[in-house]
Amino acid sequence: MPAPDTTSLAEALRPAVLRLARHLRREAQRVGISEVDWQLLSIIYRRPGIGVSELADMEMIRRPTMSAHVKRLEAAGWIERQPSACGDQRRVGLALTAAGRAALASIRDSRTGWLRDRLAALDPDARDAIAAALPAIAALVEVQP
Amino acid sequence: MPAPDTTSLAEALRPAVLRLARHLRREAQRVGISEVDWQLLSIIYRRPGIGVSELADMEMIRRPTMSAHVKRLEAAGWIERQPSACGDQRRVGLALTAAGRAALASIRDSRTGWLRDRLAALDPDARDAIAAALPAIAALVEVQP
DNA sequence: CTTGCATAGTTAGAGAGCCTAACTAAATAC
DNA sequence: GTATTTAGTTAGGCTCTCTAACTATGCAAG
Repeated sequence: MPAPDTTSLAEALRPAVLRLARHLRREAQRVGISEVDWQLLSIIYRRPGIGVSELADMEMIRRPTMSAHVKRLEAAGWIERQPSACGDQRRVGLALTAAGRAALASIRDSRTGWLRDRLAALDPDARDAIAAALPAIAALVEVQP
Repeated sequence: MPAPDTTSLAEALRPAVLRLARHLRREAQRVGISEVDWQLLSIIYRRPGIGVSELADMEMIRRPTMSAHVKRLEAAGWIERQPSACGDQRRVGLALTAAGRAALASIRDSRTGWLRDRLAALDPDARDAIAAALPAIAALVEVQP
């Protein structure tokens, strides 16, 4: 292939990504909400009435896993299950509670955080390189046949 | 684009990284050895006699966590503790066993894997973008004040 | 309308991976 | 010779993820 050796690229990318993920998790714990929870609250905020399976598909996580997340968020009082809008009794419609909206807003403020500071500390060139690579990184995990 | 907003860059990078990490972990499980274990075996192979604390520092995880990893790798028969080379009775010197070397070799072969295929499926430009961003991503998690 | 399959979601059980707090034991410093 | 530092372990807990097996609803075809 004309491209750089994909094997070595993979071998270099793998540890870098996992190490960064480790730090992000640590940081999230410091802030008090996990990345997954934050992400889910954001999605439910944007798409009230969404169901468990749809969420699972969006995040590419198995349904029982997502079911547990939803249960936890509900127990925390951040989301609630509404009767299915479309009449399908199997589906649940998820929506933020007032507390959930408040949590989302307050977290958004307090979430400036570690990653932003680290990014800000980089050379502008390095930051641009990351920005340029983001679509490609996202494409790696895109669903496909 | 000269100085992309670091906050939005952080908000975009975070989910991308965590999602990719999720996939990598899943894939590692399919292959039969976790990324952490593979990484540790590689490091110990390159630096026999290394200690638990050094490993923990290199991977930027806490010592008890690393202690547990080491214990597990030892139980699997992949590494062994040698009497400290330098006479310091507190330190352990870790080294691969014959089985560990064999495992490393066999895994290296069977590890062509998901990530490499995904990278290979990208446009060359996208791959180049990731390669260009790698140093910056690594720098994000570099130790420093 | 019943039989049978598909879909939405849950429960149960497991395992990886990370953490902090508190400990032992050896080295070092005063 | 006590006091501090360093290497490593133990204990206990949390989060995130998975698979397998289940319930209950919807739907379609005979």
